[in-house]
Amino acid sequence: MPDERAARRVTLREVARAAGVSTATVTRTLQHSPRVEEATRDRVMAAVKELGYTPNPMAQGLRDGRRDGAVGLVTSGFTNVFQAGVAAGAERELRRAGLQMIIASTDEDPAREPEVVRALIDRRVSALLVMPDSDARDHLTPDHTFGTPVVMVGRQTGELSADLVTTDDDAAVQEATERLIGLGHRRIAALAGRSATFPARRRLDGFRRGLTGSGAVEEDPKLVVSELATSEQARTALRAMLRLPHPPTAILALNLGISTGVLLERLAGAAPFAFIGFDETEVSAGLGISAIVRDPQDVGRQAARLAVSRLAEPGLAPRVLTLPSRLVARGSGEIPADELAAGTTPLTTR
Amino acid sequence: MPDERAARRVTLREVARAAGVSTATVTRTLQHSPRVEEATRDRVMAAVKELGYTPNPMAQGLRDGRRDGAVGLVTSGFTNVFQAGVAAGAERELRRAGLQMIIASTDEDPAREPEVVRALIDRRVSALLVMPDSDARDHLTPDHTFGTPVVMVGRQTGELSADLVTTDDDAAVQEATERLIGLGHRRIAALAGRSATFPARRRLDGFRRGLTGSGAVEEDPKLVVSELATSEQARTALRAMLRLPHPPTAILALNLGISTGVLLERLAGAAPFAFIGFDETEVSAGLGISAIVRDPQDVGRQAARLAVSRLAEPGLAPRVLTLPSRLVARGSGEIPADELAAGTTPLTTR
DNA sequence: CTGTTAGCGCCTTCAG
DNA sequence: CTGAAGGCGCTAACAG
Repeated sequence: MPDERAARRVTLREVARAAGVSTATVTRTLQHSPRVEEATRDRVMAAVKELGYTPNPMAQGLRDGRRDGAVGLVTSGFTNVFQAGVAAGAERELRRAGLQMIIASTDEDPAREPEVVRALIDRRVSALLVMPDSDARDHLTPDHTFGTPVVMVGRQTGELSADLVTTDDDAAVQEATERLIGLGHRRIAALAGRSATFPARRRLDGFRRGLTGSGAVEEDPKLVVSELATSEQARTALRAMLRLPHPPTAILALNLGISTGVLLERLAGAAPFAFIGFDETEVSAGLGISAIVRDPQDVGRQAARLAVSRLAEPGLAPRVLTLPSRLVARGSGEIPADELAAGTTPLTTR
Repeated sequence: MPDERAARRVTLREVARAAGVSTATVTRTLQHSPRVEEATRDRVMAAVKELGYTPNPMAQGLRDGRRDGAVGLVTSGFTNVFQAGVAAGAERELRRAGLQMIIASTDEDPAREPEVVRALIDRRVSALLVMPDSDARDHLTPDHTFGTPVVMVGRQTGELSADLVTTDDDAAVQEATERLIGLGHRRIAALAGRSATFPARRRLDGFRRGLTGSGAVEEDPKLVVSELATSEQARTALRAMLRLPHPPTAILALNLGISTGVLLERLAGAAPFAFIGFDETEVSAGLGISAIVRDPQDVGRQAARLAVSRLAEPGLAPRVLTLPSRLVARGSGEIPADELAAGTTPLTTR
């Protein structure tokens, strides 16, 4: 009967002995060094396969100082569909590069980010991908990261010497706003998340630029609500707005949770309005909800790419990569203002 | 100007020198060994803090053979809401135990599982959490895992000496079926996923037990469809069923993707039917869709617990943990058969 | 109570 | 083309 307890694994030395060579030769063979005779190489490879040898990454890492062979990903939680997508894209790309991904969550608590980053840095991860909620960044300065390459996802880096991947949410929101204005809407509401987060501020900026740029509409403070942390809060805010003397005819939801709240309110039979969401799910897409969408997997992939390239070439200057946020028309956002007046709005599309 | 390139980190020896002691004493201090004089300890701790020392996990890992300080999680993809939840729960629990989580995806391709597991094992992870699609398990035998503790999530282990965490899906589906029968339904349809996956088979089993157990209803092959891989396929299958001479009056969707398809078809104005889904989203819950739900975070947490406990005590016998799947009544599943006949079904709840 | 020593598995000079 | 040797950072005997 095989012993099922912690089996010790084959070491380089054992391979060397089995092949009748020195450990140095085994190493050279494994690294495809040209300075190894054909016959020797064959003997070594045979021994490697025979014994099922795999190098011990910890020994390797110890040897050449840095390099844990894993990249850390800091997220605020996988429950977030966007971040889950980023993680998936990053993992795939890292795997292709022979790296593994250590994932660490702040559990939606921005204050926890420093300790989470710290744990990863202390572990000597090869690089760090950070998808942050907050703007804090003291813990990401070089003297805290010990030179570990950092890629920020979705947030300004300020003077940080880190790479950055973002989506151009502001431009997309601006475009969506202009589109609604073009359809005759004059009372357009924006529902946003916590303004402590960078994306919320950025998207609201886009909204305001869309309004002022048009010249035709000026902002009504009653139609802009932020600090919406749950879909339930979004529903409540929306209901209140729709009861205003001059209710909005179009709603812009600036994140997925809020979009969900608006969607539910809409399906529950709220007064009709044009609606553009942000990010989407299979259900919202299937229901014909227009939305500003991004490709989370691609964001993750690109972030991983940046990290990998910096691993290979540490001297690179910080890079910024801006990926598209696109407005996808599915019906709910293309309802002209006058149709609403006429009361012919379908609640859902077929 | 600070050098932003790979800063070498403080080592144990440097701390020892700064504190005027030997490295052994520093180690002892750090491990809270009682055999250290108060004054010495203070000096050491001061030096540690002063220099910002953190142990190098790779050196530690190398020293005591096994132990990478990280647990691997094999998933088929985070896009899967359930698996994302499991990952979140596991990560939190592992973090509490001072472990990190390396996540590796098979990208929905069961055939890839062996290589993914292999990469993790070769990395010498401390333990492995596996959420598999398929039944394959050759790659999880002790001679492939070298004694690394394995916890399976959601699948039978067969004779494998691994721990297991599952939810009792079959019982819940059986209960749901009986509930529908109790409401007068006699034509109940079940839509299931790929029968190559264990959960799909298990849930169908529950359905059949529910039917036969009642004695009142016998299975109609036309009302059981499996191999549904996308929500779109589910919609198509559902549409076909509703066009049968004797269409079903109740639908059981046996996974989230299928539930989504049924939900969309329902919202698009399909003929009315009682509906119970499996797993849920904020939207489906908000729309009053009854469903069999599980607590993915708890599943992850328990799996992590098992792994951690086995790390502490490797000799334990394999354990099986069955967590509940509960039927949550939200309206869509509580429609009596005769109400349908009367044509009074609301499409959504208010 | 504390210091010395050896070695975990690997890679990289430096010799031959 | 190949071997010998040292050391990455840490900890666990083994002295003292």
